[in-house]
Amino acid sequence: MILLDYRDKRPIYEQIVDKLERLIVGGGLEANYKMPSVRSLAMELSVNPNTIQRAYADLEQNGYIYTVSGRGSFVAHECEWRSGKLAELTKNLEEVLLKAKEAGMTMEETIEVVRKTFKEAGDD
Amino acid sequence: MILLDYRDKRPIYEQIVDKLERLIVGGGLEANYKMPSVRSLAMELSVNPNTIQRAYADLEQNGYIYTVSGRGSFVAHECEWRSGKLAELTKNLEEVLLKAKEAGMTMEETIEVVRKTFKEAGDD
Amino acid sequence: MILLDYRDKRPIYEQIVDKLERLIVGGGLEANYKMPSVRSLAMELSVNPNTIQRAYADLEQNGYIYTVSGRGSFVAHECEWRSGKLAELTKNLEEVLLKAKEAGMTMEETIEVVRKTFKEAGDD
Amino acid sequence: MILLDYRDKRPIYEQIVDKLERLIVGGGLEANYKMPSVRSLAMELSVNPNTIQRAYADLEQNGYIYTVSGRGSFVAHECEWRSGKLAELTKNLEEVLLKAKEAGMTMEETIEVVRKTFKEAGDD
DNA sequence: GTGGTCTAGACCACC
DNA sequence: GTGGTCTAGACCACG
Repeated sequence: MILLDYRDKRPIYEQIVDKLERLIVGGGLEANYKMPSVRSLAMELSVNPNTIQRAYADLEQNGYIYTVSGRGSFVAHECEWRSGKLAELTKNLEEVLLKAKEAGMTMEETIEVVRKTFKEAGDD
Repeated sequence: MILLDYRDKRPIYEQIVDKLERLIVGGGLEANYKMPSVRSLAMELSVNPNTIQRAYADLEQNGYIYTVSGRGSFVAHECEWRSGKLAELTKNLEEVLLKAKEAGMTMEETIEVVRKTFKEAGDD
Repeated sequence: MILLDYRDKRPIYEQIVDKLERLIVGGGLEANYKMPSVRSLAMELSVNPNTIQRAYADLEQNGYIYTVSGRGSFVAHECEWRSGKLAELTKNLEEVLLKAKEAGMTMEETIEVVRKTFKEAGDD
Repeated sequence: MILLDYRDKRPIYEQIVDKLERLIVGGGLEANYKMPSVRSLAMELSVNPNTIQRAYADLEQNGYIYTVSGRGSFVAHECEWRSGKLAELTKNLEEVLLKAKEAGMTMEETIEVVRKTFKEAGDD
């Protein structure tokens, strides 16, 4: 289930993209699984269909789903997005690390945060 | 000096805040150093004074500078922002790490990225 | 409704913040109540929309309301601002009390003022 | 001695007024004591003479000092300002108390703050 | 000259 | 329609 947070500063469509991306990446949705239709998901979340359309467009753009005209949207194969996703994450990580370093965090402190975070997340 | 990127999606004032914050945090500016005046920085960057004012207001709000009406703005003592900044950075880091973990990165891979990033950054 | 006092030395946006804060704190507005839009309140008070925006930004910064771009601003839950507000008030009170003590008011006289003020205010 | 806080948001002249007022009210300066000249106090505090002039004008306006052209300024008799000062303080106190009441503080809690503040101040 | 406030009017993204 | 950002230009208090 997708829960929207209306107090989140990010636009709704971005939250939806984020949630669906996590579902796909996390293995919650298998390859070729049929996504709910734009209209049905819009009804379910009580948002404007345009918003869902925009979210699906973003997901397709980044290779997470593919759309067949008149049939619907489907989850893409892992190979379609795997490498791109890892590159993006590594880039994000590097950015945050550089900021941390600039602010005076040492490599040891940082690695400690990594260990703690992975440990606490466990089998989240 | 500060370079603005007009292709950047972020608002101009946010880019300015970011740049100045890095200068202060990175130690490029000492405590009580006098910041350029709102008007002069606006001229230098070819933006409206209101935009600089907004940036300075943000910096003051977060404790990086203090402002004296009629005299100018000055960088604050480190103790004013140190703890808040570290907490913010740790939070950012944890968020990115959780996403990385969800996408299948292992702790070892992640720590390797940390080592590599700190090494390459050197004494940037 | 809100009445502006143009003879007041304080800036307009501050008067607006003050009035709205009292409405929220005093219980006149429930959590998640939708605030008037920036433009409509600007019309109603005959001030520039930027002035209202500034007031709303202050209220959001202090946790009294939350804003969703494209949807409007809403009053926050009490827990968002309760503790901060009480701390602020206690600080204000202490400052005034110290001045009163310096000027020669005794504790008994001061407590008498408190009793009188609370009594007269009644269930205002 | 007067110490100026350049990080204080209030204008300099107001800080000076405040400090001198406390000195007079607190009994640090006796009636008819000769205040330092505008120019000498300006030198001592390293501020513009206009600033001191403005401060002295405010003090005279509120009855704390009186000025004899060509001879200087002198501390007024207590009877000149006593009642006005008490009225002002009581008004300030009532304002803060009303805000506290609006925010939900009870009379008992408020009186407790009064007791605590007077106790801690002791013979400050 | 400095920051603080306000107005008028504009464009943008989102819904 | 909503808020978010930006510009241009104005006036004020302060030092």
